[in-house]
Amino acid sequence: MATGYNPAEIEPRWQQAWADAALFVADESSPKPPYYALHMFPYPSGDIHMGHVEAFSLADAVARYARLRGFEVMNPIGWDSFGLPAENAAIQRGVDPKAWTYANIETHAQTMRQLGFAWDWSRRVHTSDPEYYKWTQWLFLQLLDAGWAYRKDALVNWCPTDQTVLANEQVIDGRCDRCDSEVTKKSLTQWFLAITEFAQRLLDDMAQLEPTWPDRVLTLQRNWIGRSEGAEVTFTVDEAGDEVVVYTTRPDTLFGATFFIVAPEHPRARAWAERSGRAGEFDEFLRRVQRKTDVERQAAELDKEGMFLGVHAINPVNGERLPVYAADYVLMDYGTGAIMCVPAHDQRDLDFARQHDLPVRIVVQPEPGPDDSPQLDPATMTEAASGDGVLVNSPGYDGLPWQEGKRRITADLEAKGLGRAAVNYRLRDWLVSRQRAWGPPIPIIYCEACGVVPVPVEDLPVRLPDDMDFAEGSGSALARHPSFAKVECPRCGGEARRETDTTDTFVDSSWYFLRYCSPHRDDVAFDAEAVRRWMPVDQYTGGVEHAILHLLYARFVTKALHDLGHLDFVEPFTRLKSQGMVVSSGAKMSKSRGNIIEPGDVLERFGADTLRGTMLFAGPIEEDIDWADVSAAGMHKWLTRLLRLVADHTADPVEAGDTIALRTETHRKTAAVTADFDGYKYNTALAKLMELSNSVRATLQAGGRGPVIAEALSAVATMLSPICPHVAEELWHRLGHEGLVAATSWPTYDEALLVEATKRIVVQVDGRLRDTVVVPAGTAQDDVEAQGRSLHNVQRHLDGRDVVKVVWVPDRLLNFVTRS
RNA sequence: GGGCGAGUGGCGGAAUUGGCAGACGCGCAGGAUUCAGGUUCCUGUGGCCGCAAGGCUGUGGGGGUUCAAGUCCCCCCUCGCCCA
Repeated sequence: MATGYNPAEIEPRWQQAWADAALFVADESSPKPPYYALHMFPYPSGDIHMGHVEAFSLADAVARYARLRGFEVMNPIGWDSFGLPAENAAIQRGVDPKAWTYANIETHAQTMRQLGFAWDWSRRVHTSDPEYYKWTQWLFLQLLDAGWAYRKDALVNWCPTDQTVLANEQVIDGRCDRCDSEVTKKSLTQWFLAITEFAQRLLDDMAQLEPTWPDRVLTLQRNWIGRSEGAEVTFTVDEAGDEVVVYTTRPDTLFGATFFIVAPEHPRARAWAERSGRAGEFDEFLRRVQRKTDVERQAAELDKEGMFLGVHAINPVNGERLPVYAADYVLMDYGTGAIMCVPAHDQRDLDFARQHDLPVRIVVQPEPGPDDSPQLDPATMTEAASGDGVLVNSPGYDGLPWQEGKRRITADLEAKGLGRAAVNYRLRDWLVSRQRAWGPPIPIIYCEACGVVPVPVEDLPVRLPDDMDFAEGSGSALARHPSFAKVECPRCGGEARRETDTTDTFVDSSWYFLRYCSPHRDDVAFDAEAVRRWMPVDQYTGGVEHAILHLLYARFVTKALHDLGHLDFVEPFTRLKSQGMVVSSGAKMSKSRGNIIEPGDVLERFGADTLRGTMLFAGPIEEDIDWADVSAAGMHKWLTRLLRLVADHTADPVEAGDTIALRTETHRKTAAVTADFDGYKYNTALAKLMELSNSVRATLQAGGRGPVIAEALSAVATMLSPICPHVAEELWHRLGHEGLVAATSWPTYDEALLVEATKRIVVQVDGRLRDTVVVPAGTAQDDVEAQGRSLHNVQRHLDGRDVVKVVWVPDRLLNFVTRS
């Protein structure tokens, strides 16, 4: 029998054995309880990198552990294979995006197989397969039917490099989250999904995720949805008579309003300017503003550009005439595109007031601080007072705490028909149109006679043509295709035109977890019974970078499908675990930095198990790993040592020597490692397995032989198997077990052995450790105290002092306190 | 500016939630084995003092509570993320 460790030899052998046993194919008719282990499926750009390896190693550990615990596990794999990189490759290098994508997928699959992940390959999906995107299109039509997909003109985020629009979520600091170019604004007619209709439920249902999702992710989502409670207040423009509604979170400060601002794009802005003879100035102003990005416009530290429109808005609470400005820092797509300005209590309003020499009036007086804090001076203050306080200068409301003032003023406005309490969300509807060719075509037909006509479900999928020309021209190759758009209207049979935009790839990934349940059904998107069996996902793993985008969209789509009667649950992912990133010498790995570390080298030198073990041993799974800080050699050394231990044991298996302590330790470590696996603490689980293996070595060294050694090593093999499955199989096999460790059960432990017979008691004098005593568990204080006092080093420190108090923690600690 | 999180040896990181700080590993040092070592195996390894026994000190900084603080409370500094 072999005794060495040759990953290149053992890994393919065990991978074959797993495949032969069809061990990882989820069985629909299994009597075991089902467990859906899901990881965020990868985008096939190039080969797998270290970030993938970490993510998949975690996912696989979760799934293999669940299997050992007696579950029927579904652990599927697929690819999120639509998207820009394929199309960019096509444009830049003339390769076919389909060929490029599927070649990358094969490379991925190849590396994954080498890494030995326990995936159910039979459920493999690719979002770019017509068999898949047919159902993505079906989903769109379902949402359309329900009124949750709609078309509107919108000022949209436009990425000049990718030549496409972006959702708000895809704009990071004013830049495209894919290519980093500065995002500009463009007015286009686009398709939207009504995620805002679900805003409140997306917030409320987080209550059920509270115990099982990371707080961080929930907080990010809450911030993103951005619920605020305030009021809508109706102002009237004096000179023109128009009513303008503003949304404010602080109706209590209405008496402090000294001016009024609308977005430059506000539909009435130009008319007002024209009325006061400022049309020319306005047009020039508008052009200047629209060259700026949203971020520039809202940046707190920059000058606020604004222009007086020559009209006044009447404040409904006191009839004051407020000058109306257009200003860059007010955006049309937030709230109503118009705001009342209270410079004393809003920083940006204050900055604007100072620049345009507008009055400041304090209406919320802060509570006096403990040290006589100076009074606010409206003439000189440079920081707005946005904190707590009581209302002043607000006839009828003076003296009220601001929260109470907010309620009363809102109620009074409502009674007069001039306002109402309102909730506002920062969340915008999800813009899903993309002017790209490598995505699912939006299944819509435009007919002169019939208008917007959905493609009948029986005509799905709307296939992408195979002969798109990516090389020439600008914009989408799909839009340029000579025949794709030409179609007969399904209603009237007349000449009509297809939509040539595709949907955002986040639509693809917002429902793939449902497809995995019945990936081969060609008559439905997902089989109701299979979904009932597997969903919701028991454990979802993936990068924290998807905390907002993907997870919010998936939650939304699940709720929508629930409301349409397709699902009987409202949250798709019961538990979520986010892993950190793998970075390289402190820097995020990226193509542009040229610091991407691929697993090839480590895989070749040390094998899959070393790589997987290294990833999970490096630290808590949610923390980032700096590849420069970890050593694959260390993990490899330990795995080699384990095989040597088995060899030493099998060479001399006859019972001998003292092995009682090892037996106890095996059971204790089994209990501890089980707890670690339940808490996703793989780094400490591995540390404990290393400790146990060190004890095996020590026992052998001391002459211990026999079944206890085998028991310890078998436990190590089983508990290691979710992390380093090939070595675990090899250990299992060399220990003489029949069958596969992957198909065995998680080790049990004898509760009786967890109880320690003797305890080491810490003996302190004045809180400082002076010695320890070992006594039987449960020894009384008096006995321990007597022993403790007699210790040489304790006596030294007690000499000449009075013991005023003795602190006794049973089975743990004894502390002689001598000072008073 | 607000919110959240973090700060522990040369490094990654452990610490029944108030009870022996530094588990486990990397690295480093010394030794053994080896023709050789980028092998394997021992031993040591927070700092300072000491031949040793042992002592002092030590978890970003400062204060506090407690017999006892990495852990709890107050103030401050630095870094990360998110929202303004």
